[in-house]
Amino acid sequence: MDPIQKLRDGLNHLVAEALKKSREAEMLRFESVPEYVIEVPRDEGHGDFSTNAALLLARQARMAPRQIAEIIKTQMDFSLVPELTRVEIAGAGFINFFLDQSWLYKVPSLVLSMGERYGSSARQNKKVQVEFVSANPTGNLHMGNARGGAIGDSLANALAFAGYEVEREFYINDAGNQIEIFGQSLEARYLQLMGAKIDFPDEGYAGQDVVDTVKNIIREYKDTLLSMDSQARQAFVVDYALKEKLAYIKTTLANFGIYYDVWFSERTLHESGQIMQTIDELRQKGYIYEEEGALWFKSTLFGDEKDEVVVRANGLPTYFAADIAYHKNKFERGFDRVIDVWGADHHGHVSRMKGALQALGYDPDRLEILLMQLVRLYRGGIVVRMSKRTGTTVSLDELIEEVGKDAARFFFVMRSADSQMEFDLDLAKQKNQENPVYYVQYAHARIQSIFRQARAAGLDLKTPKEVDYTLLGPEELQILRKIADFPQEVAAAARTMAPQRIARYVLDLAGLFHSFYNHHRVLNENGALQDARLLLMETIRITISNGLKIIGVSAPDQM
RNA sequence: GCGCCCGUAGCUCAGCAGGAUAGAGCAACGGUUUCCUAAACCGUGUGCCAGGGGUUCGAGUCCCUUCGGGCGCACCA
Repeated sequence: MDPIQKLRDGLNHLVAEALKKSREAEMLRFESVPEYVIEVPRDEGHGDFSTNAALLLARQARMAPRQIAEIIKTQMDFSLVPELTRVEIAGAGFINFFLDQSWLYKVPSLVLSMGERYGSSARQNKKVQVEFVSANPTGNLHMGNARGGAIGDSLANALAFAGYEVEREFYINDAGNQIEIFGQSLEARYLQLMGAKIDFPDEGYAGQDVVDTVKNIIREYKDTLLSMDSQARQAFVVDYALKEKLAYIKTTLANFGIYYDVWFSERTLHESGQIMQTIDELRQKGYIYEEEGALWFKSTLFGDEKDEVVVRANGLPTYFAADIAYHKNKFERGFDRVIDVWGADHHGHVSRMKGALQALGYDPDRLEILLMQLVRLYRGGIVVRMSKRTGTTVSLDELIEEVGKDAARFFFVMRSADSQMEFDLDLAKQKNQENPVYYVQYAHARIQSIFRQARAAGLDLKTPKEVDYTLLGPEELQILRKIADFPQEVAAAARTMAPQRIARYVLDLAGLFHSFYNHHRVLNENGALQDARLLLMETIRITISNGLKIIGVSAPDQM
């Protein structure tokens, strides 16, 4: 059993018991026990742990929070938590717990015994699906896809660490209107390159990558497509292009450290009839009406601004119709939670998607949509404009080429999804401590360097039981305190869908390490102190490595 | 016009489930250092948390409103 968790549970129990006794003795009056928390205060002077129970009771008990805290304190049974040395009432009515510092001595043994699993929580028996990137297979991956990839994958990692059973999914938009246009564009380019004088479709994909794909087709199939009828030719080129683009997407995302469990094809929803079945279901439930030859979903019933077309007058379902069927399909697969990571330009889609789920009888809160704002790239202090037309856009593969996978992922995850971010390409490439990725990775490499030295000197890492922890000073204990909090931090990142917290955490921990390193020696200290510090180093190393793993950044042994 | 997100130090951003004196990195300024386990270290913040109003014992955090920036409001996806 995790001794740190046991300690937290113990304090929780202690407070619960004290509340119960206070109520029974009629010292405090309240109906329901508030949802107080046992948390680590920001300021070390406020104890090892703290609770806001008294503050939350103020209203119900009709008493000043500090007075409530005093009463709770008198009813506490200290023997429930042997490490507890002192309880203080402070501030507006916080109850602060001071522990014997020996509780921190249990941290290294816990971290070493859990190893790569340190920071993870017990299984929750809940399935969650994270769908992210889902880029159109008609072009290159752009910065929006890159940010979505970094955030989605890290969130999935955090959820897995927090005890969820996680599935990653990529939705392939390989059907519908845009694929029609894609086919027309490819065909037009083919015919043009074969010498025909024909116009390029107005709404077509004018990018260079379409031309490149067509050149590949020509290299392989020469003029054999000329003899086909247009329909067959379009089907052929689309098929070829989708295969090529998907291979590109798969490879690029793999280079970005992202691997999916499921690649879900939109086309299968069309071909299996699931889309029309879903619309029928909605129709039977009274949420569909016909107007001007099209079928509309009454999304205004669910707070949307206007109703939405699901089947066009030409009989073809819209993207929205496919998306409803897709999300129905997701829930039929038994996920407790479904998370979509979308670009902010899709936010208008959120309320009607949830509305459609509600109409189908699903709890719309089981679908959580993480919206992320735009990314602006900077190079040399000026914005790198993104324009699909001119081809000056930086694609994900180019970004990885330029700054590397680790820097790219760290930078994207470092910022919270709901604010626009600036990506400084120059900073991401720097190999010094100003670069946050470098700073964290370097902490790991530095520790490994210490171990290389230690091994060269014939030193072995002692087991946690063999080490004298009383030799550790305040800085070392502060580091252990930080490390003890890692599982809570991972859980919070998963709960609030905020992987940037992990990036922040590893930066903080690396900072504590570097500062310690600059003031103290690990090797060449007297034997017992050296042993204790080596063990501390390994504890830090494992935690940084696990944190970096969640955000998809490597933990190098040397740099 | 309507809707969503954002507005925190000179810059880039944190701020965890309303809670304790609002933080970090960079830049700036001042000082120390050139030891080796790797390219130094220590210190210094004067912020109307965009403005205003409200809820609360308590608001950067919640509600209303004004201003500013971004995005969206197709029988596109």
